[in-house]
Amino acid sequence: MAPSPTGPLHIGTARTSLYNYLFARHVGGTFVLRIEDTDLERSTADFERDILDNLHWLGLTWDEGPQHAGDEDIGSFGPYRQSLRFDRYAREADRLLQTGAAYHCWCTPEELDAVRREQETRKEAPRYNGRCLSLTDADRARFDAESRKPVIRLKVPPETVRFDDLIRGPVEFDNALLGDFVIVRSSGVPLYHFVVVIDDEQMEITHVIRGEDHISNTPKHIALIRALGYREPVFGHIPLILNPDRSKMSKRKSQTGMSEYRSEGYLPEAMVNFLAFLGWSPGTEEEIFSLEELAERFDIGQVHKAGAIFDRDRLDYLNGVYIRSLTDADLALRLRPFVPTGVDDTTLARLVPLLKERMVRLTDAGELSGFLAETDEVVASWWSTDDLLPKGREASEVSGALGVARDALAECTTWSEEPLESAARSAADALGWKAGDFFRPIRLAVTGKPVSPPLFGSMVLLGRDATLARLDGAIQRLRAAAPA
RNA sequence: GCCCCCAUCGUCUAGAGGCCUAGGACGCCACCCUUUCAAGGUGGAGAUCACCGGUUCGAAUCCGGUUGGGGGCGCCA
Repeated sequence: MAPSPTGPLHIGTARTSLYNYLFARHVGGTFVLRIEDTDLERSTADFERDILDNLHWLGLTWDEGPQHAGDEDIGSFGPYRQSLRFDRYAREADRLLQTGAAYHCWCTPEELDAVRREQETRKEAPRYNGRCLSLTDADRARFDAESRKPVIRLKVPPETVRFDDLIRGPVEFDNALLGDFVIVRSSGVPLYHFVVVIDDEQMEITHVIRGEDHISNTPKHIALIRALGYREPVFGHIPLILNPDRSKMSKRKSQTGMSEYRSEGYLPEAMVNFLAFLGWSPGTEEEIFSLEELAERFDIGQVHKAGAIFDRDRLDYLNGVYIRSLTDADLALRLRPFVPTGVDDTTLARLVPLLKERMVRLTDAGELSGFLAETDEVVASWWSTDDLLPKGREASEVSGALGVARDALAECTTWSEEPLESAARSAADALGWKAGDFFRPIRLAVTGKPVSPPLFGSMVLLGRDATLARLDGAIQRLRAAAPA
C-alpha cells in the first residue's frame, strides 16, 4: 500500500489498504506500506500521522514500512518514504538517459498546452508530440545558455501492452496513444509513475493492488518496467467507492476522512467489516466478520468489478451490531471519550447496560447520558410544560399525578429499579392512568428528554435526591403554568 | 474528444447454463413485544437480472452490438 500524505486517510485509501492487508494475510505474504511523498509541496507530516494512526486504529498491521510518524522503519528494503530515496531515482534516471530510453525536454507549459489544444480540435488523444526528440546540439546549447531546466521524458515504444489483472482479467492498451510522459520534473524531483516502479522493484513487490483509477496508469508503469529491465509485478485494480450519484467518492459529496468517522463513534471492527463488503463477499449469506475471519476467507479473485456506493445506513447498522457484541467493560472503555466528563467511571460502568441496546454510534452515549452530567437547571431547560402533558391531560392533572409519583417513589426504602418500578406502577393504577402516560412526564422531569434510557435505571444512577428534586421542580412549574 | 473499465431490488450483494416463479442483508412499511427510544420477533412492498440480437432443448449466467454510467488522459498521486 502506498498512500500519499497529501491529505488525511481517505475511506478509499483505507479500503485499498484493507484489501492489500487481507490479500497478504490470506496468502501468507508480506504487507508493505510505503509513503509516497514525492510531491514535496503538498505532503505534510500531519497527514502522514493521520494516515498511520488511522490505519493502526483499523487494526491493519504492516510488515514493512514506517510504523508511526517520526519512527524508524521496519523491514529491510527501506527507507519507506520516497522523499528519502531520491538518490536511487536519480541513478535510474541517469541510466535511462544513458541508454537513450529517456531524454531531456525543454518545452514550456505554454507550448505543451498549445499542442494539447490542437490535438483536441483534431480529436486525437492528447499526448506529447516528441518535439525535443529531434533537437540539435545548437538548440540544447541555447536552452542551456538561457539556463532553462529540462524535464526528463520516457521514450515510450509504440506497442500494445497486455497485462493480466487479478480482478479484471486480460487488459489491453495501445501505448502509441500514451506519448512520451515526464518522469522527472525540471526541478529534478521525480514523478509518481517513475518512483513507484523503481520502489516496487527494489522493495521486491510482487503484487500491486490499487484503485481502479490507476488502471490506465498501468501501461505507463509497464513501459517503465521494460525500459528499466525490471520484473513485472501482478496488478489488481479494485473497484472504486462511490458518491450517491455514482461518481468517485469525493470530499465534496461525501464524508471521506477516516478520522471523522472515528470521532463520530464508529468502531474499527464495524468499519473494517463494512469496507470489506464494499466490493467483495464471501459468496455466502454470512455478513459479520472480524478482521481475522476476513483474512481467512478473502479471495482477491472474487472482488467485484463494479464500484459500490458508500451506504451510511448500512455502516450504522453494522456499528450497532458490533456495539451490542462488546462486553460491558469493553464498551465502557470505548465510551469514555464520548461521555461528559461529569460522568465518573463508576457511573459509566452502570450506565453501559442501559445504553448498549440503543446505541448506533458511541456519540449517542453523550446524548443519552447528558441528564447525569448536567445540573437540574440545565436539564429542566430541555423541556417546556407542554412537553409534559400526555394527550388529553390538563396541566393540573399532570402536576397532581407527578405529586403522587414523587411521594410513592420517596417512600421506597431501597433506591433500586424493582421497588421504584413497582411503586410507580401501583401509583399509576391507583390513579387509573396507563403506565405509558404516567411515565412520560416523569421521564421528562428526570432526564429532560422524551427519549431516554430505561426510566428506573436512570433514576437509580441519578440518585434519590436529584430525582426527587427534579420531580418537585416539574410539579412547581406545572402549577405555575396551570390556570388556578 | 481519445483510451480504458463497468452494468442483478433504492443501497450492499448471492448467482460461474437447468437448483431462479432471482436468495440474503440494509433501508422502508405493518404487526408483535414494550415505561420512551432502541434492540428482538413475524410478515410485506421492492429487480420484466440496462436494452437488442445471437448460441443452446434451456441464459441473470456464454458471444456480439447498443445504451447508460464511471475512470483516466498533469512538471498531482
